[in-house]
This record gives sequence, structure tokens and C-alpha cells, in this order.
Amino acid sequence: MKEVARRAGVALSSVSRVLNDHPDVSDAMRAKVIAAIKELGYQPNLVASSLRRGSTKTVGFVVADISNPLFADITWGAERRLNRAGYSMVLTNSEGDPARDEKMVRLLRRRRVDGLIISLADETRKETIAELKHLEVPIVLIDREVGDLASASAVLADHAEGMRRATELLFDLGHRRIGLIGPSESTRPGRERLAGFKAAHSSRRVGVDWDLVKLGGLSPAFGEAMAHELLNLKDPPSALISAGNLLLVGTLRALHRARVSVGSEISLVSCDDVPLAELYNPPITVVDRNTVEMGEIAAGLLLERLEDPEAKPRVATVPTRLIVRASTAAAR
Amino acid sequence: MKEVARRAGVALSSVSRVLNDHPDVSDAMRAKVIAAIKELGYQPNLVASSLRRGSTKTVGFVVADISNPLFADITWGAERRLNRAGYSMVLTNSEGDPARDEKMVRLLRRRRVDGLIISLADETRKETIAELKHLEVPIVLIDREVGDLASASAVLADHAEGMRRATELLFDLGHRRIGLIGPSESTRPGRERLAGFKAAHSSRRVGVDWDLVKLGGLSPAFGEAMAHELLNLKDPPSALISAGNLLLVGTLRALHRARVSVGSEISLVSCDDVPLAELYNPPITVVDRNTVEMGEIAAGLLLERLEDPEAKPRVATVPTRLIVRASTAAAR
DNA sequence: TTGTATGCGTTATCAA
DNA sequence: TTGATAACGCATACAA
Repeated sequence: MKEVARRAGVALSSVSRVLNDHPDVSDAMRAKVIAAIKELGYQPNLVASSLRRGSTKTVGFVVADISNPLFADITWGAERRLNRAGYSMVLTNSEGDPARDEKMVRLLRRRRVDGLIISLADETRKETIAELKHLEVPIVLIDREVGDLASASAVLADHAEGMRRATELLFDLGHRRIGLIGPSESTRPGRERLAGFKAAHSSRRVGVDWDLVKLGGLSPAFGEAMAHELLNLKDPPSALISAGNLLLVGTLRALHRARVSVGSEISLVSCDDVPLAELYNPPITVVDRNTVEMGEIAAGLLLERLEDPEAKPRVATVPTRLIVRASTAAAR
Repeated sequence: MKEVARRAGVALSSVSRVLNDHPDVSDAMRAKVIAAIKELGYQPNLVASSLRRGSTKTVGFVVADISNPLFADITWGAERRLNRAGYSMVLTNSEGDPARDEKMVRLLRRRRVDGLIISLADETRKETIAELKHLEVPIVLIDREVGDLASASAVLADHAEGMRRATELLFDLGHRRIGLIGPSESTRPGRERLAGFKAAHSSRRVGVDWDLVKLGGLSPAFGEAMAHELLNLKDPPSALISAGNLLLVGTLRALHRARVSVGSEISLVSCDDVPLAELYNPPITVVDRNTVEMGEIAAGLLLERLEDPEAKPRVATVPTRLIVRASTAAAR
């Protein structure tokens, strides 16, 4: 900038004013400065600017597993919205490790991000929550609820309703023993999906058979192991809900291994409409939601507080939609 | 930091030395400073540190489409490696738009990233290349080749070899008319896959029928449209190579619509072993590569130059592997 | 409308 | 081993 000023024969501050298009700059000044900038190929230093302004125009994004297509979509939606608003995204991966959540939040605090979007690996871990409280910037939680975190907005998907409808669909088809494989209850989707599952049972006055409920993981490996267990029960379920797109992968592996055919021999429901669900033969019934939109909404909730410091944290809910396909059939 | 110094009753510079564990600090000094830091909950300002040091410990990552599971995996591998080495990743999405490539590179330049990992939307666009040349930091290209960019390392997948073997497999099964749907030639994977396809043809002394070659896109929509065209030819191909995981989604939609069954009526090969390929019925033959590893290697190539400024740019090649499954069957 | 000067929070140089 | 101080590149209060 100093060089630009020298070249243009003006003061440093004038260059700054031109760059930030300050109202009080003459056309002559602007022209001189712009010319000098061009000649020198000058690019402003956003690091210095951030230090001076006290704002980095940067948002931290902590995600449990970017390789999960779900999070990839959310990331996409959020990055697009943030980028358009002039913010850059600093991406970190907690790899599903609650302790890393805390570390990553601390790192982002040191980097002085203006805001944080986070999908916690574990909502209940107090060290992480304490760390989040120390952060003095707006926070948006993705599909998570942390009771005493007043500074956080959130985007929540209505898993419970979707799962209730899916379970009721199975009841309507005559199924009475329904297996559920899902994520752990330490995270909102796990709790909500279970809640919907239970709600359907009680509305139909059927007791939940806890031997058929396997909560605790997200991975294909967990899905496969749990599906294997359920299939080997003395009285196996006639329908299975594999509540997660990676769990579905594992579940299908187990079903193939056991040579149980979907639809005719066992009904199957999953969550999130990935290509595998749509194109599998038979196509798989899913509880879907708009994940890209969730990312956009998360970014929007953050931006509204970044642009207006008076704005209060807010919770937005995204609906789920039951897409019925041939994997759910009448019980035999 | 000033407060910490005051609280500990020492000079500012001493606090800095403790924080950067400089060799010449007494144990007493360290203890006092650490105590003050704890009491105040002080967290260093990495923005100021970056300005002063002239290094942000930050790497820019420009990807064409983070929602593509392929890039999501690459991102995962790269972020993990960078994070372990103390670098943060600034993620930007070009959305497949060559002009955005340039914009994003410029933005990252202003953010003073220490290095750049990029998967260009278009290798040939000169404005983008000019922008990359202005960047004075190490660059790593992901599956891209830019002739006159001396400052860039690269990770390349051996698509040509994989595609050659896939095509030869189809010839061995008796197919003579093989359709190819693939990405545009403005990007290395498109060129290489076509090269492998042609190599197989010439090794088997079969001429390429250009009516069967449809290059130009990555999306499901493109895959579906091209598959539709190929199926409606007066003399349609007996085998199809859908060279991309999203193209596969579109191709399968077209096949379903046309009620053509994979394996028995048409042989099918795709690229990258996504769950859909593994679990489809019949399972789909693919040309696979380790995408997470590609991300890790990209980060590694960057780190070796970040840690040793003398290090020269380097090209690493990742092998492809043909996974033969039931979607490829003898021609009828 | 433009120029001068100060400080943002660090690190590094130099002197003590 | 420690302390005082300059400088990193910019934005802004204030003076002209």
C-alpha cells in the first residue's frame, strides 16, 4: 500500500479510502490510485485489515465427518451463502471425536473467526460447552441442541415427525416387529429419531421391543454389525429402519450376506435420500430432508447476527418428508 | 497479552517468549506467565501473529464441487493431514465455474494463505493460470495438469491405465460397440479416460466410433441425457462406460427409464467405488482409486514445500484399480 | 477532499 | 535471562 501511495503520489490513507470506497474521494484521486494499483498488481493484505478492523470476515465450520455426503451437502450450502456475503469458511473436521470438538473450537477462537457453525460430535460434553461459552461470537448449531448455550442459534431437522410417519407406515403394512438401527442418543438426531419411533408405537398401542433397538453409531461398520445381530435373533424383525445413510450401506451389506431380499422378505426404511436409496433395487423408502438448504439456513442464521449485532439467536426447523418406495411392503 | 504481562509483573516480550517456548526462559518466569494466562483465560491472537510473522499457517483449498463424494473424500484426507501439521484449511467452492476459480484464488491470495491446493474447473483458462502465477506460495494441483506452471506440484490418478483395462475387459467379453460418457477434455480426468479408452481400441485394432463418445459434463443430468441418447441410437452400444460417480447416477436413471437391465442387456462400467456401485444389483464394475489418500498426498506435497522452502515441486501418481463385478457380462 | 499520525496484538532485535 | 521498542499492513480520528 505504501508503494501504491508513492507511485500515485498520494498519502497512504487515500489509498485506503479508495480501496474501501469511502464517500469523500475525488474522481481524480480514485483514478490515480486505481492506476497505481493496476501497475503494481497490488492486492490488499486481509490479515492486516482483519487485525485493524477487529473482524476477520471468516467463519469457522466444525463438522464431524466431511466425507459423509450429508455433511458435504450441508457444507456446500453454507459455504455458498457465506461466500456470497463476503465471508470465508475455515473448515475443520472433528472426526467424530468429542475431544477434538473442543480443540477445534479453541483453535478457531485463536484465529478470531467472526462466527462459528458447528455440528458437535457430542452435545453433552461439558468441556466443549465451556469452550463454546468462552467464544464471544455468534454460534449456529447444526441439528444439535445444547440447553444452556444462550448464544447459539440452530437449524434443526424434524426427524421425530419423519420417523413417526415412517414407523406408522410400517405398522399400516402389518409389521409388528420393527428393528431400529440409529446414531447414539448423545446427539439430537439419535434422540429425535428414537422419539418418533416410540411415538408411533404408542399411538398404535404397541410396546417397543428394546431388543430390536440398536443405537450407538453412524458408520457402515456399525450398521452392518447391528443388522447382523437383528437378523440372527430367534424372532427377527420383519422390518428394519436404518436411520442414517452410512448405516444403510452397512445394513445392505448384512442383508446381502444373509441373502435376505429387501421388500419381499424384509421391509427397509432409511434416512436421507442418497443415490443408493433412489436407485437400489427395489428403491428404498426414506425420510428425507433438504440438506443443502440446512447449510444455507445455518449460514443465514449466522449472517443475520453478524450483520446486526442486536439480533437474537434463533432456531429454524427444517421439515422431513417421507418418500415411500418399494422397499416397504406388506408383512407376510 | 499486555494484561497477562501486567498480571504476571513481567514484560510483554517475556510473555511472547513463553508462548513460543523460546529456549531462554527461566522456570520461574514460565510459571508466573502460565499462571497469569490461566487466570485470565488468555488466548493468543493468531491474526496479529500472522501479520507479524508473515505466515498465516493457513492453506487455501479450492474445489469444484464439495458435494461430490469424491471431493468430499479428498477434502477429508487433506484437512486431516494439514490439521496435524498445524495448518488450517480455508475452503472455497468454485461450483465448477472457471471464472470463480480465478476469483477464489485471488481471494485466497489476499488472505495470505501459505499454500494452495486446487482442483481447477478448467485447466486451460489463461486468466486463472495468470492468477496462479501471481501467487507466490506453493501450489498443489489435484488431478490437473497445467503445462507452464512451474510452481505447482500435483497428485495425479492413473485414469488412462484404469480405463484401458476396463475397456479391454469389455472387448474380452465380446463387446465391440462401447459407449463412453465422461467429463470434458478441459480437465485431466476427461482427457486421460478418453486416452485409455482409445488405447484399448487401438491395441485391439478396433476403430473408435465417435458417435458413441459423449464428453462434456460431470452431473447426473448430463449422464442421464447422454445415456438416453446412446440408448436411442439405431445401433446402440452393448456396453457403457459412465466415467464418473455422478454420471453413473444419471446413467442408471436413464437405464431404468428405458427398462434396460444392467448386466444381462447392457454391460456397465463406472469410475470410483461409491456405495451405489458396490451395492447395486448387479454390483457395478468400477475403476477405483484411493481418494482419501489423494487428499493426504496433496497435503503432503504441500507440506514438504512449506517446511522446506528449497524443496522443488513434485508430481505424485496414484494407481487405479479395476474392480470387476457382475455389471460386466458377455456380449449377447 | 486530502494528509498525518496512532494503534490493532504480535514477534524479533537490541541493549541491559 | 529479561525488558524496551520497532515494525508487520492497514483503517481511522483528527488536522489541514
